[in-house]
Amino acid sequence: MARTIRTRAATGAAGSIGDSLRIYFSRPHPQAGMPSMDVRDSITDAVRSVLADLGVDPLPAIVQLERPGNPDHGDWSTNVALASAKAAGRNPRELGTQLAECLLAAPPAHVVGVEVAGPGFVNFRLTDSWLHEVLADVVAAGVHGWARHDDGAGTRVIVEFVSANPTGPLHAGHGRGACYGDSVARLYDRCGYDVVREFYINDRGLQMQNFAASLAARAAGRDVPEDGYHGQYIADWAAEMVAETSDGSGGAVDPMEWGYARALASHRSVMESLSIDFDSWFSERSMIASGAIDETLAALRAAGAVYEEGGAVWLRSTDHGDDKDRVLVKSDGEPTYLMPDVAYHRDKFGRADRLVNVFGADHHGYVARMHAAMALLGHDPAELEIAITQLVSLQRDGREVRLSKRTGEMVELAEVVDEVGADAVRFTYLLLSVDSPQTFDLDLVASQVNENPVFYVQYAHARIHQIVRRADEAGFGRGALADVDLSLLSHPRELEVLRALHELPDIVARGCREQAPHQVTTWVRDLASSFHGFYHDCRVLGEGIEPALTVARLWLVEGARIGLAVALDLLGVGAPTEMWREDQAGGHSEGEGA
RNA sequence: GCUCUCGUAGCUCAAACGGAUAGAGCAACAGACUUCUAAUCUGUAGGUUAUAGGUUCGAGUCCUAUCGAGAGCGCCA
Repeated sequence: MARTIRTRAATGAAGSIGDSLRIYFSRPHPQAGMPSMDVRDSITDAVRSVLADLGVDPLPAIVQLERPGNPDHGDWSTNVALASAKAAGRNPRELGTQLAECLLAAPPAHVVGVEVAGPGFVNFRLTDSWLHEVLADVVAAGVHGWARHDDGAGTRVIVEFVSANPTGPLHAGHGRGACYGDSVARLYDRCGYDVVREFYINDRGLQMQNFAASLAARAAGRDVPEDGYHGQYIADWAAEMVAETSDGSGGAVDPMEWGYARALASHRSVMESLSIDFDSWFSERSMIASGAIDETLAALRAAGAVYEEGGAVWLRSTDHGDDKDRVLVKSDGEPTYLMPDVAYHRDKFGRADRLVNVFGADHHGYVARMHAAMALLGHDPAELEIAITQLVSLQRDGREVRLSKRTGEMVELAEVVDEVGADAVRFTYLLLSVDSPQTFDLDLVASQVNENPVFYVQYAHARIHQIVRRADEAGFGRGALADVDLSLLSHPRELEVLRALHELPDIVARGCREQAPHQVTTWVRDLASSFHGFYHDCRVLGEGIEPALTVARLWLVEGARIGLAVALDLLGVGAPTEMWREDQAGGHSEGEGA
């Protein structure tokens, strides 16, 4: 029995996050100032310096600091004694002991204990003040600045994804690549890269002719040709086409051009419904007009990268790791699908320093030849990164639904979005690593909308806004951060939220490096969990709560809000300010922003 | 047959460079609403990380083999 859900929020759109907040409280004005040094840097610096004093040579290139899972092992831990013992010719446990003694003699900021444990781990115990400093950094950076990096400054990257043929609507399988690609682009953006989201349109070739023939046949009341497209949408679109032509203009319509425009409009519409905004729609045809294809072939010839055999032109892709050489131009003079694709990637390299392609698993065989082609054109194949998303299988009524435009049966992405909502669709697609195949059970997702983890996370955000609204009504302001005693935040629940916030910059950097937005999903679920725990155990407002504590907790809440907003934005999921179930009395509708 | 991606709790999945006792959610069981929203929280139970070797202080992670799953192997796109 599905309960419907009503969510009041500005949904999805990048940049919308936070806009609605101004309704409830004045913007924070934390003291301007440099963010404090990350506690890990001060510790690793101290470790390096002590190691040098102890005569360890060579010094390890990196001093790895990690948060132990076991609280008995302290707040931070390093394996540097284990890692460098061999090279230094030392016993790891003894080296660790010396390291710990020296560090304790002159401890880095916040450090109150250093112990050696196990085979030679060095564990650091810190005062909670390091976490209070994290909170100050978070609120000073705000939604815009927290977990933002500049590693990519000056590097242009083109993320190409979806790129489905304009021969029919996008199906549910495309949704995964779409949400993934967009989120990867958001990660690049947050890491300082100059990002372009691009959709490559295969708008010429055999499949377009088959598509046109299918539309024409249906429009004329004939059966679709054997090698045509058989989906129901062909009949629907053909009817639309007929309706338009009989509408007075009387002019004959070219089914290919009409269908092309129809399909593209369909693509744009569903992408928009998911808040995916392509910067560029790149047409294959445009490369014929521009001569880019001929130029590319000439460049390959000049590089000695092609040869002729049997009347066809072959690419020497085996020179760079491919299984076999590939035909670029068939013996009848027609280019294969590969030819324009190579030209397209050559074009992209003219516009960017780094290319990211998102392919479905059914195209993984394509990777080797594309890399080979780029190498033959003189590019570094490593600058073309190809992310493979494993396939999505759809289930409805307990059986698998084939996702093929050629067969009649398919589930359109637009249907899925209508059924479960854009936020749930995006979150669901981004829930797991794209290395795992995903089963999207439509009945399950539709019936369990309430259990979808997206609402768990969004609810945390909504709760925050209700707290702030109540605080506002009660006349509580956060005041200036400098006047607040953050050391009052000492409850385990409070510290847990702060620890989670500290992780976000790492998660963003790693998620970008590994093109793994699901790490953001995992993190934000964890933050939401910490926040719900805090909410349950630590009241912000009420009798018996010292005003100073209320204010400190309001700042903690603000920090959590920033973390949730940043992560949800990276996922392209809306951050609602309130959520009410159908069966609840409903909230306060006054004061709602536009 | 060859290539690629995978195999973790009953189910769906996490697990940064190789790190200490492999974590969540769902499902099951037992609890918590006079409270800033219970769409929440707490507890219990659940594991030979497919199998067998190897590398080393240390392996879910790296190497080899086997078994199993998916995908790809066209002068189609």
